[in-house]
Amino acid sequence: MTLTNNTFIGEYTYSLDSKGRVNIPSKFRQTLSTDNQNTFVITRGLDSCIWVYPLVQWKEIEENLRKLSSLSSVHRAFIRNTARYATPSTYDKQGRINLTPSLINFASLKKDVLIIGMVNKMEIWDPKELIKADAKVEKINPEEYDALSDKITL
Amino acid sequence: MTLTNNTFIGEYTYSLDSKGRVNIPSKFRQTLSTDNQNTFVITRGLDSCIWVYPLVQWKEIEENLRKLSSLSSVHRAFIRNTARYATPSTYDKQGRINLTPSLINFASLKKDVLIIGMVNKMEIWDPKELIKADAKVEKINPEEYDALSDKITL
DNA sequence: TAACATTGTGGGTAGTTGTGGGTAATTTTC
DNA sequence: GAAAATTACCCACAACTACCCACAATGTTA
Repeated sequence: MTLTNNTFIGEYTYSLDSKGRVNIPSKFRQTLSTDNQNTFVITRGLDSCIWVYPLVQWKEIEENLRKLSSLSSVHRAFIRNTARYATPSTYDKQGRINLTPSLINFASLKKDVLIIGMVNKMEIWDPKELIKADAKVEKINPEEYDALSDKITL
Repeated sequence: MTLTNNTFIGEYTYSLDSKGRVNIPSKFRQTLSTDNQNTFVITRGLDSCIWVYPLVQWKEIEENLRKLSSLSSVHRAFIRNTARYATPSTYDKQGRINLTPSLINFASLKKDVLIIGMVNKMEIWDPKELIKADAKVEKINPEEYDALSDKITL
């Protein structure tokens, strides 16, 4: 069953092997449009996880980055951190992509990893790091969530 | 007799089999419009039950999530917690969908399950959990119900 | 009331998916 | 320029899943 193309939801557990490879969930691969050429762009997330964009989605982000003014120091820092660690990675016949040692280290990945669909991208987490991040979220002011309820109906 | 499309009311008892499959009530399947492609999206409910959305209904939620910016940590957390537990599930020739072990566990489902129509979605409950939830509702302040009367006419 | 259709439940099988490792090609290092 | 290290590509296999068929129970029609 194919939902909208290039759309990812759900949570999966996979293992990172000794060569730095992780499987991309079969459901995620199936939703990819062909113009992605079986390729993702991996980079640092804003939380301690790896962000994985389908190639075409990444290209849109590049376009947006291009529009940001380099006069603002916040913009410069943002562009730098987004672009700097980004690496394209094509999945092999078995559906696995290669992660770079730098990104594996950044996300504190061990053997077991969690892959989470984030609609337009996916996140790769170490399970323990995600629990930590979840704990922080619980401390968020409920009013901030209430503000969201104007934008979204579940 | 079909009322409005993609609308679910009523309560049904079904059994969850050893492979994690549950039947979707035939009446619910009949009300589905064809653009759902025989597919639902199942996810965690806000109570301890599973929410089952028809595909088109879920897509609306997804579109809203897509508009949220990943620069905001509140938005990220919200997207993550909404998308993370969601899984598309197409029903088979016999009208059954697959539930994931994670969701079965979340809703404490045993063999017998209750499926309840919730107008735009359905809920899957363990009968005992529903009794517990009902008990809590009785303790709700009548004023909270009064507040609702502004929004809905019975 | 008998024949038929629909619905809910169980299980078998063929194909798919996740994971490990091997080998050849390519790049790096000295 | 040769050896070492790294990377890309291929094969193998176990576990799982989707798909199919069977059948009993219930409801419907003639």
